[in-house]
Amino acid sequence: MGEPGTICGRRRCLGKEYSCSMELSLAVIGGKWKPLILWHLRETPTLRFSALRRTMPAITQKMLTQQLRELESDGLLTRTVFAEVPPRVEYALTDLGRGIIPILEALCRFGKEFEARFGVEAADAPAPAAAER
Amino acid sequence: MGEPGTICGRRRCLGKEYSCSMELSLAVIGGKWKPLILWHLRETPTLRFSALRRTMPAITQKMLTQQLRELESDGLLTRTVFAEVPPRVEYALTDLGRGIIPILEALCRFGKEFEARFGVEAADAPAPAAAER
DNA sequence: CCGAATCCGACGCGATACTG
DNA sequence: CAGTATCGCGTCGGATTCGG
Repeated sequence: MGEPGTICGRRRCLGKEYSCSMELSLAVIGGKWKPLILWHLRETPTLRFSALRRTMPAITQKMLTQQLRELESDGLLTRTVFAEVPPRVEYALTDLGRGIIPILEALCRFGKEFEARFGVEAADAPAPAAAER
Repeated sequence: MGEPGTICGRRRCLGKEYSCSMELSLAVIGGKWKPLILWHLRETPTLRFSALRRTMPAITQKMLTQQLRELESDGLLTRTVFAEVPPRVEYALTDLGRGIIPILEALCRFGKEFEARFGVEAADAPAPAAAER
């Protein structure tokens, strides 16, 4: 379909198996938290662990640590440890990581288009049948 | 961070809960199969179930049916049933669904960039420690 | 302050069998 | 041909506790 090589056999890169470059990207930026992390690092040179965590109140330390490590080993961000007390760890996007930002922005725009078409409501809405019309 | 409203409280749209428009998009095109399905419908006006299945040998009927139904109820594609025998069902992208294509293409490009940077190998490679170096 | 380790529930996804 | 129904595993993600 389309360009040769766009879709082909089963491959592996950085330990991830896939059949299409697109799948690889989703393996890298997919999941519940990675897009948010990259997004929050979008316009900030560096962010330390606790600051990053404050921007995502719902995430647990375990998940934040885990996702950060994966993003690091995928080369999307750098992790700098300062051997001092109290400990300090700073995270920053790499050039490769910055390449994801336009995609996230596109996803964001599409999401808004989606909301515009189907409507949005607060997640704690009392009853989905008590407004408008 | 950035534009007001870009990241805010917990919302709901089409039954999906999220805190960011980006998450909504990932809920819609994420997962193992949806990107592939949309991709295969990219340049084809319509595809019937069996044809679609032939393009993705690894998918099971159950998953294909399930993912197609979700994409339909999210308004990304249409499902047309022909009441004849043998039965025939055709799927086609909607305008909304076509809006996803540029994002998938961007994901595809990024995936290739990724491969170029880290290298690719066949998934059935005999041993990951018997080449180069 | 920044993690690692463990336990555990939820569900995405697959294999198989059956139906109009 | 194009589905449903049932079963079960493996992984994702959350709660909690411990360590440097």
